[in-house]
Amino acid sequence: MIEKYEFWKIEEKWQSEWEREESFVVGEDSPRPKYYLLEMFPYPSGRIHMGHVRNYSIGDVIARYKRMRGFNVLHPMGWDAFGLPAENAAIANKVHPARWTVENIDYMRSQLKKMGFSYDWRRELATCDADYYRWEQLFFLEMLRRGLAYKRSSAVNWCTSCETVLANEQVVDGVCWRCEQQVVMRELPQWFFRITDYADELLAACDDLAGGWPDKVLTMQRNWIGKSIGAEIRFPLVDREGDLTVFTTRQDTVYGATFVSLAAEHPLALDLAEGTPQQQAVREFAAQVKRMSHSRRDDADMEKEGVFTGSYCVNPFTEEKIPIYVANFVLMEYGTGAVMAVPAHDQRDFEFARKYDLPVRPVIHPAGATLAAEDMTEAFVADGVMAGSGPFNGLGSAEGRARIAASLEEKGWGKGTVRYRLRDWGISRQRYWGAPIPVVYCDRCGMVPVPEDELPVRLPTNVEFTGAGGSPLASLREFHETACPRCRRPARRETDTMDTFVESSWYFARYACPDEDRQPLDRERANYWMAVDQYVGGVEHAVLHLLYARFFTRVLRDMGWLAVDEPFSNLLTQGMVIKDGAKMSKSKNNVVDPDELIRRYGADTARLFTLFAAPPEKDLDWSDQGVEGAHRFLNRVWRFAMHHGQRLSGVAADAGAEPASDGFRELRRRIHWTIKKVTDDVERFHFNTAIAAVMELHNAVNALSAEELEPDCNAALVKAALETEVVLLAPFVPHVTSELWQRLGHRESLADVTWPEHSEAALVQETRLIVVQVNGKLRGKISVPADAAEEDIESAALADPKVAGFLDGRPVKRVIQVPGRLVNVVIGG
RNA sequence: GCGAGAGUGGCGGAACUGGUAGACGCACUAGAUUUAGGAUCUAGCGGGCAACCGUGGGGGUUCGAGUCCCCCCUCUCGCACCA
Repeated sequence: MIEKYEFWKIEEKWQSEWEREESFVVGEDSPRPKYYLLEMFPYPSGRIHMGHVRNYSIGDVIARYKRMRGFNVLHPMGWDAFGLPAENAAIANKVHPARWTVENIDYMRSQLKKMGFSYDWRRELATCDADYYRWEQLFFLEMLRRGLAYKRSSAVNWCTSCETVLANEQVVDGVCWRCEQQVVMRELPQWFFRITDYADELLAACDDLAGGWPDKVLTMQRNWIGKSIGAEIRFPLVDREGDLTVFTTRQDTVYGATFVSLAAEHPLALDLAEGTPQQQAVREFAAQVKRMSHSRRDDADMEKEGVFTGSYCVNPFTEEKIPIYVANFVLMEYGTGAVMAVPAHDQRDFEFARKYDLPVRPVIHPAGATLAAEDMTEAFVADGVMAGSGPFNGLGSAEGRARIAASLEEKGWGKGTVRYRLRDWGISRQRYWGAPIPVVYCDRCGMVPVPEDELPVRLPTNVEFTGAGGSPLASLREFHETACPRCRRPARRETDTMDTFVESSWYFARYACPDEDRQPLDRERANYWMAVDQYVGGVEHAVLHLLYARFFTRVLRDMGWLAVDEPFSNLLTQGMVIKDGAKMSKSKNNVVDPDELIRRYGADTARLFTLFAAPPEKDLDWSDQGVEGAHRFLNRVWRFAMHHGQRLSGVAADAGAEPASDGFRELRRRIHWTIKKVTDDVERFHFNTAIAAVMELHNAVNALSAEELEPDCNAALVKAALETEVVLLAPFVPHVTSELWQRLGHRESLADVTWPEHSEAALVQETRLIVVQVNGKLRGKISVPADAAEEDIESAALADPKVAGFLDGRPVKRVIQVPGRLVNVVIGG
């Protein structure tokens, strides 16, 4: 009687074994090449969900595989531990965020351990520890010195009920996601990181990441940075001093500019209307536009409206006096907040011009055609040939843009310029549970950085959570009342904390040396491990986290802490976990609890199913029956290995053994084919097909008949098949395979076994199956010696009775052969 | 609207550079075992009685198309007044 597959015992045994032996603790002194595998660290929300199980199972396969391939693998785990949910929990449940967070971490750590992931737990870190964020405060001070951190007033989403700033994504349909109160725009002083200084480098380096990162993510990053090459043109004002500067990418259309549009927030908008009959109308219109939230204004379907300011400016190229409007679709944040309107060649301007009866003047014609304003039903936005443009007539748009930019500089009317959509990163949060920004405000000295030897600025713990809104730090006197580091007079501490994306912008480097207590990073160790060779995580961070991390890595490089430009050489973005057609979520009531899954089937089954059901980058459709199937497979492997393992206990595996029959030759070929297939598939992250290949091997061995399994008949080969199956499955289901490996008589830990290599010679077949087609349709199959000549294969194909029946005596026009695979006989009629 | 990706059995999904479509798993059917259920094992499993037809639809290239080209439809994701 064979022992049952008692996964709960096996999994607990090996988890304690790995912990006791510190199997996955790594150092920097290995002769092996380094490999840094990282999964995005979790927010300690309470318990892990299936998305984590999937993310970390994928990562663990790669980590364990690379280890078996002879790499010195760094595979760390930690906690993205600052953030708003902890504060909400504090308000709702009267638990301190610190306690809530620590308890969650403890529980989630135990869950991850139950999954058997191969982490070096010695390197675990939590970003809410002062030992972590103190170094972030140090970076902040250095950035302040370098002008990379600065404070300015800016318009932000503000919830009047929660009394806090909301990120754009926390504003849903113009109202607060939490209390559904109307969100207003408000000017507030905010801290920023000057990410725009790195815009060009971040954009250019996207090309270097191609191949290692999904195109989709790179496209999103490029779009987000949004580089546009164009020009700034000054339009002198009529009847008063000064001018309006516009930004355009279509300076080739400047002769067609028949008015200028301003954003409602433009400093001159109200000014220009002052004293004109339009004054009242402009005031009302601007106020109305400003009242609208960002999300409302971002709606492209919104009707384009505007109002005349009563003032004019001059198009320097045509010397024509043109009206200035305030328009609701012009954004202050982009360009200069003023645009030259060319109705003939911009769809928005076209609609606006038709609505307010402004002139449409085509100055770019499609090749071989001439546009007439009165015939146009939409703007002609493509490049073409310039006309009505004085000395530039006849030029193509591209050349025209270059010539006009040059002309602008020559005449002093403007200049060619480059703009980015990317804006500086606002990192101020009016919240408690985050890293304090280490500056002090003194009436006499102004803003004073906290001296480095006074770091960390610790987050106080004796805080009340009333839910009344506003940061608790702002009302905690013992925190914000301090002495000015410079003049020692009473001063006020900054009460804003940093965006939690700052912590996740450098944690990957800190894993290299989490115990370093004199400086943020031990350069030697950080340089040894960085960059991350493979990063695995959800695509939802395609822009935010990944862009911030790329920026911060460059900042740390420029400050001398890191030697790399890019933090993540390769990126794998996994799909979502779907059940009943929707993403798993509490609100959809379709969540599967990992604890329950582990309890019923074990971690190996959970891992196997998530890896087998879909390739990593695609969404995974959850199926309870699929889980059963994965579990059944492990049971089959267990019973099979236990049965034959006992029977063949004295036999040494030999995958190179000379086969005793054709059947064994085929088995040997199968073993080597499977090694090759699984290796190739794991290398390209096709875990589902890798697992399928092992299943095929299992089915093949299982199909051997009783007499073929006699101990004296190629037992070494059968044993090799068995062991190959166990070794190839090791990265996917480490517990059950470790147990079987041990029971097959091995003392060496399976995690340290060298990954097998296939033998090309063993793949060679003595006979080959050739597919025979007649006119491209499958008509027969023949078996020929592997070294048969083409003529012999052709005659064998023609002689095949099935094939001959289709030939029906008609003349053969042509015969096409794909060596070793296929013969296609082409006949007429 | 723009950009990217995807449409293959009842389901999840295979098919490297054009060359046996549906690997592997799930579900299902029949049988064996079992007091029964579960588990396990064996066989079958795209459609059609057949010739044949089948990879969203329609054209095309080719000896041969899921794979390449053109047009169209649907879905998913991202961006979206960016001047």
